[in-house]
Parts: sequence; structure tokens; C-alpha cells
Amino acid sequence: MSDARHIPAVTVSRLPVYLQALHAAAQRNIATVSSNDLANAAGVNSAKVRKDLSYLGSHGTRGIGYAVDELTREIALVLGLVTERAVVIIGAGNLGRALASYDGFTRRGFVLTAIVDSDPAVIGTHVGDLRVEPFTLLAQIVRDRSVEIAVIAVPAHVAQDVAQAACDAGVTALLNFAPTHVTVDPSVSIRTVDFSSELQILSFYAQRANAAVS
Amino acid sequence: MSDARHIPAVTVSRLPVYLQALHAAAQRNIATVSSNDLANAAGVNSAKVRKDLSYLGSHGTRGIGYAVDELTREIALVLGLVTERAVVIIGAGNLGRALASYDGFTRRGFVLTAIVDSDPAVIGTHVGDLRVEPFTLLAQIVRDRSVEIAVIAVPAHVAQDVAQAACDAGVTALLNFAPTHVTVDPSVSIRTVDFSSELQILSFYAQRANAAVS
DNA sequence: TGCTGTGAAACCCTTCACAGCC
DNA sequence: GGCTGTGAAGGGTTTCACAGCA
Repeated sequence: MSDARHIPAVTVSRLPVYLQALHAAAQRNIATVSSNDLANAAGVNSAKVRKDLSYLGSHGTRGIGYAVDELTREIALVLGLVTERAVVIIGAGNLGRALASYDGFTRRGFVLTAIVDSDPAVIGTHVGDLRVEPFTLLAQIVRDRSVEIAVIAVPAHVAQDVAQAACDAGVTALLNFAPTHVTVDPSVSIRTVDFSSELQILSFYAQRANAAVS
Repeated sequence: MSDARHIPAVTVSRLPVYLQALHAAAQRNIATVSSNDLANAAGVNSAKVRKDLSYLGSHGTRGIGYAVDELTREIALVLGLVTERAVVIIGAGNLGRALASYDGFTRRGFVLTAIVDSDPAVIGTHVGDLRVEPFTLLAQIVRDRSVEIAVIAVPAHVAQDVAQAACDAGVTALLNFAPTHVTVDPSVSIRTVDFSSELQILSFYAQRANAAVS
């Protein structure tokens, strides 16, 4: 397979930020943005923006900048946001329910299709428009509704098993909110978001800041 | 100022994962771990573990590995988790409430001290042990309770103003859950966690996976 | 003149490979 | 024999700086 357009991982991770900035610009009826404008909105420098966008083969106009609507389409295309992707949330505790209610979740190209839990006391309750379904139906749900992405919002000690079950059911990507590393088949993409880790990282720098003052 | 012990940012971001793995080992009554053990638990390779730990000046034992309790203390010390740090959550919507209820949040060295909101309908309601206080009292709360870290759980369009208010109030670190980039004084550390961005990044790789199959 | 696109340089991070020690 | 600690090599990312075009 040709990879004429290999895009570095760091660039991929910044594309959503640019997309966000472009939407903000569109809302203010701005038709073109320079790499500098995008850089300010995204909190990076303009050379990085230009380099990143050059990987998309995206063409801005010298002397002018980038057309907002065109670049928006281009990035959405590269990220695969043109086709809708079905998402299932596993775990209907505080976090799972909050995520299900989060409207930004379903806004761009993602459709929250189901939320499942294994607790009989929770199954059947409602979260927004959805009814919590039994975890045992996961495989069937994934198959019948063509779910591609599973969000893991369960306690750490069951995260690995849940992740494996999701993979077996056929999802191709996992967003893990449990504070633990989970191992899955390399063909499945996984990203972990851990509040506790983030706080600890901030703690390191907060400590630094204090030390610098004293 | 001497920076005899400069620790790379990527290493700092991995330390919480190692800490996590060490706690898991301690719970199973394991006294020593090799770089290989840690690597497996953290999802990285052993050379990276050794390099990372070498920045701490931490001493393992050749032929044996690292003492679990000693390394745990060492990492906690480096991350500044020895002294407790007070946290305030700004925004008592779905997400803010879920975060406040998340016990992993307060588990290691962090004390959730207050949750504030500007909506009169929400002020005075309870979240766990806490009562939602008015956003207008933020500066006073930060001062009186020595708050170091603010968690931003408000809509994107007010995130920048809220972040600035938190900085003015005197916090030294921000954890931003709003799906937008916020700019603050460089002396304040900030990390942004955005569900929507994470999903979009996964979308990119999910798309790749599909393309590889066909 | 203004801004993009991009080679080249600089920098940072990862991985290798092995000396050194238990 | 096993495992750490680390120079050195390798690879990836950022930044520079400027040619090229509107």
C-alpha cells in the first residue's frame, strides 16, 4: 500500500484544534484565515500550522491565507468525519451519564447509539434519549448498529475485561476513561484520558512554579 | 537557578502511569519490579522506563529491579504529591458534578475544596459532601482555602473568561475540560482534555483501519 | 507587500546495545 | 545469569529562514 500521504501522529492530534478554530472563525463570518490566525487560536506557532497543513496537501493562497470553508472540509475529510460513526458508552455511572449528556459529544460526526451497564439497578433507566441496556447485549448492539467506537467509563479493575469484550464485539477504536492502562490488539486504536494523571502532571508544574518564586 | 535535574515533559506525563502500576504491584504484595514489568503494565518498552526513571536519579538494583515502595515514594515526591493540593471545580453542570463525584479525583494528594457555578438555580444544591457556591466568591475561596488548581467544566464560550478569573484569583494550574483553547499567563500551567478531539483523533485511525482491510 | 510551502538546521525523544554491578 | 544505567545512534518534531507566488 502506498503511503504517499503519511501524516505524523502529532499533526493528527492537532487537527481537531484547528477544526475548532475554523468553526469559531466561520461563526464570525470570517472567510479566510492566515497561519498566524490559526496559530493564535490554537496556541501554537505559525510555522507548525503551515507544516501541519502541508501534510494534508491542502493549498492555501500565498499572500492571503486559507479559505475557512475549504480548509474545514479538507480537515474533516482527513479525519474521517464525513461519514457518521456510531459510538457506544460502556458504564452508566456518574461519568458515563455525564458523557452521554454532553452535547459536544454527538455534535460532529458521532452518533451516540447506546449506553450499557451490568448493574441491574441501572439497566432500564434513562439518560437523555437513551435507555441503559444490559452489558451482555454489547456484541449484538455493536453488530446490529455498526458501532465503531466504544467509550470505556467503568472502574479500573474491570476496564481490561470490558476493553477486550468491546474488541471481540468488533469495535475498531476505544476511548478509555478508566485510570489504568489497557492492552488490546494492535489493530484497535486506543486513547486513554485520565483525570487523576492530568492532575498529577499539573502538580509537578505547580510545584515548579512555587519553587521558582521562593 | 540550577536545573541539575531537568525532567523532559514526556517523562513527566508518564510518571503517573508508572505510579499507577506500582500501586497495582503493591496491592499484590510484590516487593520489587523490573523495568520490564513496569513497561508491560504501562504499555511502553523497558528502555523507556529505565531512561525515564534515570532522570529521577532513582536507583534500582542491577540484577533485581526497583523496590516498589521506594520507587513509589520517589515518584510521588518528584510529582509533588507529598503535600496536599486544594482543587476547585468551576461549573456544576453534568461534567462538573461527575468530576466532583469521581473518587479517584481526591484519592492521591488532591482535596476537592469547592465547586462553584454562576447559575442561581444550581447554587446551594449539593454534590457529594459539597454545596455549590457562587462563582462570584471564587477569588475569596481561592485565597482563603489556598487553592492551587482549578478545573474548568464550563461551556466553551465562557472558558476563556473563567480561566482568566481563576488566574487572577491566584491558582497556579488549570485543567480545562472545555472544548476550546484558552490562553493564560505562561506562569500558570494548563492542560486541556477534550472528549470531542479525542474522538476525532480516533476517527482518523479507525478510518485508516478500514482502508487497510479493503 | 503579505503569506504560504518547504528544504535544512536544530532540537528532542526513543531505541539500541552494552558495560557495570548484584 | 539477570537487570540497571547510559553513551551513542537513530528517528521524529519543531523551528528557522527564505524562495515563490498572489
